[in-house]
Amino acid sequence: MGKPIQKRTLVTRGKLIAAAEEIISARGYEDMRVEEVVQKAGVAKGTFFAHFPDKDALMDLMIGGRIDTELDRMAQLPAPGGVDELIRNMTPLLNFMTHERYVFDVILRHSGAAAREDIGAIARTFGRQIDVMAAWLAGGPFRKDVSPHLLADGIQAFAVQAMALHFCALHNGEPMTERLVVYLDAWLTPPPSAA
Amino acid sequence: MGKPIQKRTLVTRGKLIAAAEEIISARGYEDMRVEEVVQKAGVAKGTFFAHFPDKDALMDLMIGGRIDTELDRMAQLPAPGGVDELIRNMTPLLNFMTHERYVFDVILRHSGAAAREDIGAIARTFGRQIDVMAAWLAGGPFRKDVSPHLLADGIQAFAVQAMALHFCALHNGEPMTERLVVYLDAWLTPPPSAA
Amino acid sequence: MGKPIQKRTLVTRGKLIAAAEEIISARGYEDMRVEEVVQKAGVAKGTFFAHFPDKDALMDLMIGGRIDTELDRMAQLPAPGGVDELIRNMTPLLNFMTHERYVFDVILRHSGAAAREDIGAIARTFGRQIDVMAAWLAGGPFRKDVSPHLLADGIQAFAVQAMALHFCALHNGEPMTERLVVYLDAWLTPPPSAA
Amino acid sequence: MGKPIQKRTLVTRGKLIAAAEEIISARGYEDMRVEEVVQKAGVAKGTFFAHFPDKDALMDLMIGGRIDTELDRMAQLPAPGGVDELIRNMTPLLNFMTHERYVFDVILRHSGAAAREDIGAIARTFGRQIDVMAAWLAGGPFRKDVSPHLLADGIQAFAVQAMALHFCALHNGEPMTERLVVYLDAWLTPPPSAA
DNA sequence: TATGAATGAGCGTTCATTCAT
DNA sequence: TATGAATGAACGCTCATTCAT
Repeated sequence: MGKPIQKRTLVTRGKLIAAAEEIISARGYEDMRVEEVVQKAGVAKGTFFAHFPDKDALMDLMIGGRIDTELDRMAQLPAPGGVDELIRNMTPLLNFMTHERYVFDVILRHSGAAAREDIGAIARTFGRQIDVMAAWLAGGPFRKDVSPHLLADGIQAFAVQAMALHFCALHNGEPMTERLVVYLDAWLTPPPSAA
Repeated sequence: MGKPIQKRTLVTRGKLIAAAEEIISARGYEDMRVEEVVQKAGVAKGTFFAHFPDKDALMDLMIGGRIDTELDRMAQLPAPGGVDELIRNMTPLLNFMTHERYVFDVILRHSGAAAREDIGAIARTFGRQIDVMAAWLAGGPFRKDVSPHLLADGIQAFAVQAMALHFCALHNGEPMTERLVVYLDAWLTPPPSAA
Repeated sequence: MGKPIQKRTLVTRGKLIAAAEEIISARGYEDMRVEEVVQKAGVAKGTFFAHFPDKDALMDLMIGGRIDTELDRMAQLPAPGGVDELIRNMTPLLNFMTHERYVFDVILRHSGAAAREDIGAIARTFGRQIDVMAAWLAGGPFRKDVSPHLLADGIQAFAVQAMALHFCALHNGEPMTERLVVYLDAWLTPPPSAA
Repeated sequence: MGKPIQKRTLVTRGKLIAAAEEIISARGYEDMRVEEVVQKAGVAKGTFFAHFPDKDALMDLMIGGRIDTELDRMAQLPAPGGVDELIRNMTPLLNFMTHERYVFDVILRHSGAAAREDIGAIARTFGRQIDVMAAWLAGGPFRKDVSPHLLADGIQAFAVQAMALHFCALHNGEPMTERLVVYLDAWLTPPPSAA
């Protein structure tokens, strides 16, 4: 019923996204301006808002896209043999998420997405993240008394916590991943057979 | 050294805070405008910024104050005898933190800080939260292979996760506390093999 | 010469007009949007402009049509026996013209035109209005020292004035027709000395 | 109670108006852009909207001011000795009102001002116009069977009619004032003593 | 004729923050 | 301390009209 999307539509959308990408890689996410995007894309401002409800929607798409790329890469990796390797595998993703305070804020804001079925791109990546992790955990030397899915949920929770601390003045000293090691050792390590 | 705080200062500050409280209880945190606060307080816009470095500082104070009230209450409670009771004890706090999306966002942005000077009121509550929890955990039927402090860190991480999902349309079904039960059972329960 | 109008053309045109009518009676003239008209008519945006040079043309048609209906009715009436009756005869027309500020504005902008080709529908009604009035005036107890046509011109001028004041807050008290009575008494009544 | 207006406020307002005047005299009313006004005035855009609710409000002021200037001049003139002189006296005003289609439209739209007490500058000039005219008519060789005020009302009505016809393609031939002569002869001339 | 994505110029808005008085 | 006018940089929006298909 929804009429088929025309090729022209996709072309224009592509131009907008390409323009945004260029700007972002040149000056970062925070400094992306709608005005500049449409200029670079060679389309009218009205066209932008015909494709995206607002600037935030494009931002969501751009950041979500980047996260998806990382997840694609992660999904290829063999299951990690321990916490250290697991964190090493996650590191590029964590680095991306924290490389700009603005990006982390956007991610946080979109992670618990706006209600309704228009779940944004970022919110969807959170689901994928869990899936990728759960796959890793299933076969590895990790806790087995709870489901891999639950373990993955926890990894996410601890990762967010570690990233949040990364932006806290009090914790600038210790690197994010080190903090995560402590958390995940406690969370993922199989219980000592004898206390 | 610290110049003596004049009475006038405190009076004005009080008027500003009272005005903010009125507005917040009438229309919520998100819709508080500096303009309206000063109007209701009967002072000029500039006066606001003579008392608070920025709007965020007042916001931080208002939300932080409210959280502190909850923590005061929680600190009085006897150590919970299990996960269920622990969560029951936390519930009013969690409810406050999630009763407005905006409030949760502000809290998240300030999260991840432990006590020290010049840290905002909200950040300080996170430190207190850890302390309150750690005290609870020390004597209870909880995991002992890691420090109570680390356990408390984890509770915080899982609570944030549960609250974030609360705002996500994909997870609107299950109530927040139920999700938290699952998380904390897995996190706090002494490993089965050690039982 | 004039190419034969195809049936399809008329059908589409009819659908557009019907849609416009529906929208207008639901929400008034001012809020009619081309977008909505074509949606309701089930045709594409471009089709609209294949049938009407611009939105104004449709507007002109809709309002002009409505005025024509009133004029048809007025033309049937016997010549009024005095100013009061004359105004009574005009009242439905005046009411339509002033029931929406937007409508009055459109009419004003198109006003001042007498009949001829390629003049819009509203402009043409002004010509008709003059004719109807002039016919009424010819035989009645009205001033005879100037032509009925000129008298009719004046009625129009005074009617516009009365309607404009109707929209002016300064004159909200007195009803439009009362104002018009005063004007037309002075304009149409045979000069006293000539009585 | 309304706090006294500060000098700075008036200065800024003056700068905005001066800038608008410059632009208008350079390129006309229609081409006045808010952006350009604030640039030329050397103030921020936000400042503009702190002084005027919208562009239209400034427009109203500019056009209303210009009309007031004409009315000031007209108020100085001795009462005209007949219709011809009366129209000659009005001509600069009529010329201003019709020198730009855009200006005439604005005037029409504001003449029957937006409801409420914020009667615009233009709407107020309509009142003045009546007063100036009425003063002229009181002593001259004009109809005496109705009040000068009513006569003035009529002049206004006929003037608007004449101006409207001026913009009508069908009436481009005859000059506006000639049309007005006919109208006003019929409206103002004392009734022939013997018909 | 019909389609519908694209156009486009400028208005109005936002509101925390600054700064001269 | 107190005042409140001024700042400012985008964003979002409007929506009739055009034009390539």
